[in-house]
Amino acid sequence: MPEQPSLAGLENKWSLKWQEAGTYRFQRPAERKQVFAIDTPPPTVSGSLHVGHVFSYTHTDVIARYQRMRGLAVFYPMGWDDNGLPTERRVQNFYGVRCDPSIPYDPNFTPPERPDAKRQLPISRRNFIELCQRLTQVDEQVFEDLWRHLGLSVDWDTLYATISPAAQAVAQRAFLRNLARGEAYLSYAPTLWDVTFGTAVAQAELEDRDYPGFYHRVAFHQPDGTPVYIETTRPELLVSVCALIAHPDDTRYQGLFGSTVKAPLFDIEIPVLAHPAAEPDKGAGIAMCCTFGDLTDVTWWRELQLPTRTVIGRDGRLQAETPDWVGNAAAYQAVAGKTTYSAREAVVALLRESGDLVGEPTPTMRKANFYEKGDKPLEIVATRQWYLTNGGRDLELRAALLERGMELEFTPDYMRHRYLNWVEGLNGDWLVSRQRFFGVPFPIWYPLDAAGEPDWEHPICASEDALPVDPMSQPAPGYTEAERDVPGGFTADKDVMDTWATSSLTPQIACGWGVDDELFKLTFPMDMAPQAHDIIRTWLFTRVVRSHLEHNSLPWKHATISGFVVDPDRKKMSKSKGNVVVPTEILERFGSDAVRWRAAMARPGADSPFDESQMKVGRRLAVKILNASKFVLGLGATEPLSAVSEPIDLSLLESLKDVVKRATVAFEAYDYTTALEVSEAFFWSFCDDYLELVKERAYGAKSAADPTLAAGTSPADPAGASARAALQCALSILQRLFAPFLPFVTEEVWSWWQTGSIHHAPWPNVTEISTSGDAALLDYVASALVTIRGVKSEAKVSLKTPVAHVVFTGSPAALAGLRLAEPDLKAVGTITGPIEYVTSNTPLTATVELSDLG
RNA sequence: GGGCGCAUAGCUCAGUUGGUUAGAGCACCUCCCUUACAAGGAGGGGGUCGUUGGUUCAAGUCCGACUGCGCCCACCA
Repeated sequence: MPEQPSLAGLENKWSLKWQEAGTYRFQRPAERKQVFAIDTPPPTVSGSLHVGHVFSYTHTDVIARYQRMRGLAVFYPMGWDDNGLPTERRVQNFYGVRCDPSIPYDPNFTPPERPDAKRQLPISRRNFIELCQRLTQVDEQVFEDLWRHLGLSVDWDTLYATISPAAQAVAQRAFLRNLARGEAYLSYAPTLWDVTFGTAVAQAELEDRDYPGFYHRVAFHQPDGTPVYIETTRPELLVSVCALIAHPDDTRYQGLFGSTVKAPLFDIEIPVLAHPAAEPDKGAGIAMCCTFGDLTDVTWWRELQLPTRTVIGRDGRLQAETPDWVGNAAAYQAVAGKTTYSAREAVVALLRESGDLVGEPTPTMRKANFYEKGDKPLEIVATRQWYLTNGGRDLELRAALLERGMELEFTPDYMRHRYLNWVEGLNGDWLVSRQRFFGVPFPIWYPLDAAGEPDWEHPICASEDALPVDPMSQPAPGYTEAERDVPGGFTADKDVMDTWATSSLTPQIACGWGVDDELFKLTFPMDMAPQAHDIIRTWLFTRVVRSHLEHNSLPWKHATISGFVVDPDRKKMSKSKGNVVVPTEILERFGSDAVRWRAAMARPGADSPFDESQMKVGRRLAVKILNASKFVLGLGATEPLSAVSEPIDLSLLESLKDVVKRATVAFEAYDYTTALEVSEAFFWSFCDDYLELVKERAYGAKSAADPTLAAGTSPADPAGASARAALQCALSILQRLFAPFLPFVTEEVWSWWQTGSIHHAPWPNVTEISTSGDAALLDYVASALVTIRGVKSEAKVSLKTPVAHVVFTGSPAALAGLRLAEPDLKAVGTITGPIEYVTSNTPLTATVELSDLG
């Protein structure tokens, strides 16, 4: 035990020892029920961690440590989500490169010394992927260091990465099985398309944002020349117009249904049709349906079987050639090849010229769909994509997935609504293919016919035992590399899976699905799925889908949902707002235990404002644990619990039983906050009242005339032994109660007097406390103590000031309690004069007379 | 438009199945160098529990309505 205990350096000291000792290594037990398995969220390593991550990962770790102390083998892996677009984007910016699949691989490639993010150097797909791998390794080391410093008790031997060959094999295997069961399919259909990234995106990745625009009132013309006015914010889509659509009950337009009108400028004849999705009070009440301006257009296009008149390409520009449905080719040349923005300007100019623009465009703020990582509104483009069934189109599957939502336990329970809400609102299957590079390839090739056209209907699948495969570099089964991309040969599916398509399989990846049957049986379905509430619709939902389809079960029993750390104004932290708090600095300043304490004070699911002053409180608790331990352990040799004989000591242990009970009940309900609160409340009164009260008695023989005599060695000191035994019992239990929250300081103080890690010590149990006493006793004494202190404080004198005379008034029970503790009370209250006891039926009061005032 | 959550001290939050005088921490004020702890300790002030109607002997707690804030989803001609 050090002379001057300190928190400094505890993180490094103990994280290193834990690593050396393999303290958190998963030891396979015999049975599933001896395991507690956690599906840790794999952080996106291309992003930076903020204090919100630190909080939510701490929440998980606190539960993990509790379960470990309960004697379970905790399966607590960490993963890195390193595949996907975020990594690509980071690599592009970091190295100043971009992927151009048409460029051949350069084995001697070195990235530019001075990256120019504006003029990115085009490099081959393979060089690009190599850079992704190089950078993620650097990022992952930073993350691991932070997690170790924070004291996460993960088993680093079970680390996985979503781009690793093993994870790729799982993702490909699951996909092939989905395909074989008809749950995965290829479809040519309108898809939400990000023109910046050149990829399709899924419904779950959408975000709506305000987007400034203009309403344009535009005239269409009936055959006799009578105008029909519509309003549109996207006049450039006039070239894609397929119909005008109004509500069937709208009397203004009922006469037009079935007739045709002509679009201005481009000379396109279109029908006027009725559809209930048209809203009479929006715009002119009659809408221009284009392929495709928004998702309502897609509905109309599908349900009214309208022609496909797509002109916006994957690059976000209008196609160069004049479409065959456009009657006026000259007009089209004004927009050909332009971006939607320039095309809009050109069309407006032409409309103004032709007189078909009525009035001036009026500014409006509209909502538009954006890819959550993109900065241009999404277009809708018809493309061929892979889909996975998710209940978006199949009502039976949807009902089954809603049922899974009811089966899953949520903490807090109301978070279930987010899940149900999302599943009920799905409007299509899950689009899993992305036209990107750094991801898991589809294990798929297509035969080429004599004309060199792919046969999309008959994909060639990799065999499961060959996974992972890269169809771009490995030939299709039954073909040679020479037959790649030649008529009669084969071609690779060039897409990669969306990140979520892989991370939806984290339980399978972590638990060794298909590669380690023993592990899988011991860990799957897992126990706990911790995450924040923003990814219920993505990560939580997609894992339920994959597990339901593959295993016909939930992937885990219980989902625990953390809130966000928001800034002091309760705004979500984001880079663009510049209000992100970097965790490393906070951890450095306050220490990991203090930050963890603050994290644990944020209840499950509740957003929590960041406040530095709160960190200090956690630090104070950690210091207090250090000092209280030093005091108790400094009293001398260990006393047996049977030495506790004084009523006041028995009273302490009695109320500690209740604390243990309540903390355990709270933990079982995943309510770590309450577990911490009850333990902490007890600990402070333990230090402030009990410890002060019995201090003199506990010194016992040590404070006697012979200072060489160690405490507890004097046979004539049963009262002192009683105090020391109670203090030691309480200390052991308190250290363990705090261990899940403050792993560093508790390990430190545990090491002063116990063997082995506190993190494998048994969770406190009431049966440990074999004594029994009257819990109320200590309350009476404490309140008497508070009164005496109050009088001294009021008189502005030192607490050492002697008390000449005290009169306690209260119930017989209270007075009896005080009598039992009279020697302790006299010592701590420096009561030198007489004590009187007056029985009454009022609450306990004390009249105190200080000696130097009298 | 649909759903969810929140509203208690200046701030952050507790407040079990309704039951004495509504609690804690931070902040603030006063005091105390006391041999576990001054990066400490002791004491104190501060709230008509968002508004409103109801149920009840009794409402911060239960029910209805309203207001405000936050989040999720949908729509965005």
